[in-house]
Amino acid sequence: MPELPEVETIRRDLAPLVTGRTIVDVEVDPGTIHLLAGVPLETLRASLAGRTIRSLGRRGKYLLFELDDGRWWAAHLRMTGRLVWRPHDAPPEPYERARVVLDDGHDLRWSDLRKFGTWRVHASADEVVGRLGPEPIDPGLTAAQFRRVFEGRTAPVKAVLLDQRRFAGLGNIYVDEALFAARIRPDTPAGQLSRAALGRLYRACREVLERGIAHRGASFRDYVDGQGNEGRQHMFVQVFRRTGKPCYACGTPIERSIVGGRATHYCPRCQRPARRPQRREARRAG
DNA sequence: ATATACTCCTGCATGC
DNA sequence: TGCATGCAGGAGTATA
Repeated sequence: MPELPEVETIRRDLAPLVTGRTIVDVEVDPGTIHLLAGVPLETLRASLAGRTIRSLGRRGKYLLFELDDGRWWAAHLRMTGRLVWRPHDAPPEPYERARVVLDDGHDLRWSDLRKFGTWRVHASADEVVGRLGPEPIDPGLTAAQFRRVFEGRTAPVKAVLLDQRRFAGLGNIYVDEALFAARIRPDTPAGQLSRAALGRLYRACREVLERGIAHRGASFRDYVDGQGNEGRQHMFVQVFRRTGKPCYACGTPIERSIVGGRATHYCPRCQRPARRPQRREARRAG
């Protein structure tokens, strides 16, 4: 399940390998319909073949290949996507669905067991990422801006964190980890969180994402980096998929529930429910 | 507008 | 043992 730290690890791995390389050809398994979202393969090939990759960026969970004609090839790994760099004559990857042939004898190999991943070429990067919220790790994101996103919302705080229009890059793993680090129950209505709780959450989101990057991502099942190697972050998770196991902080068994339609893991002792709707003085808009 | 349900697809764990 | 069921959870779309 590639989230921001996993996609960022892939970006860092691949950027030096693909920058300045020219795309020779594109091959896509005809059964992989989802990938091109209705765009004919020939259209995609015409967009990519002959183009030189200027840079490789990332926004939220999107990989953004900047092409030499000013356009952008956006790739989203969704749940089981992988993108690895391989010699052209290497055997196919497991569940390989597509490949991009480069001019130096290497390919970018696209694997995707469940075929949810998407590729698309856009005239501007904003077409892809314009609707995304700020990234929690953005140094320019202030605590006040962070808090404002939760104001007045009745949805569970977890659902707000997962909504890419609110914040970009968090997925199920890092949301559960951040809420544990902030000692917040995931089903707490977002608008009921105290200023102090939101301060903890602001710091926790940054910390868990930074730690995920430092550990080169979490490989619970499908994720591998740009070389095909697993990350290490799954060895350090506090609550995600630890149902029934003792909390590292207090020993209480970790519980599992469904919040916002997703499997959710939390410590019932460290993450106490909101006491009751907190009555706060009406605050003058600033 | 917001919040929720459903859908895409496949492998694997579970339970009868 | 075999087979059915449901779970995994990104995000676009549909619906209340």
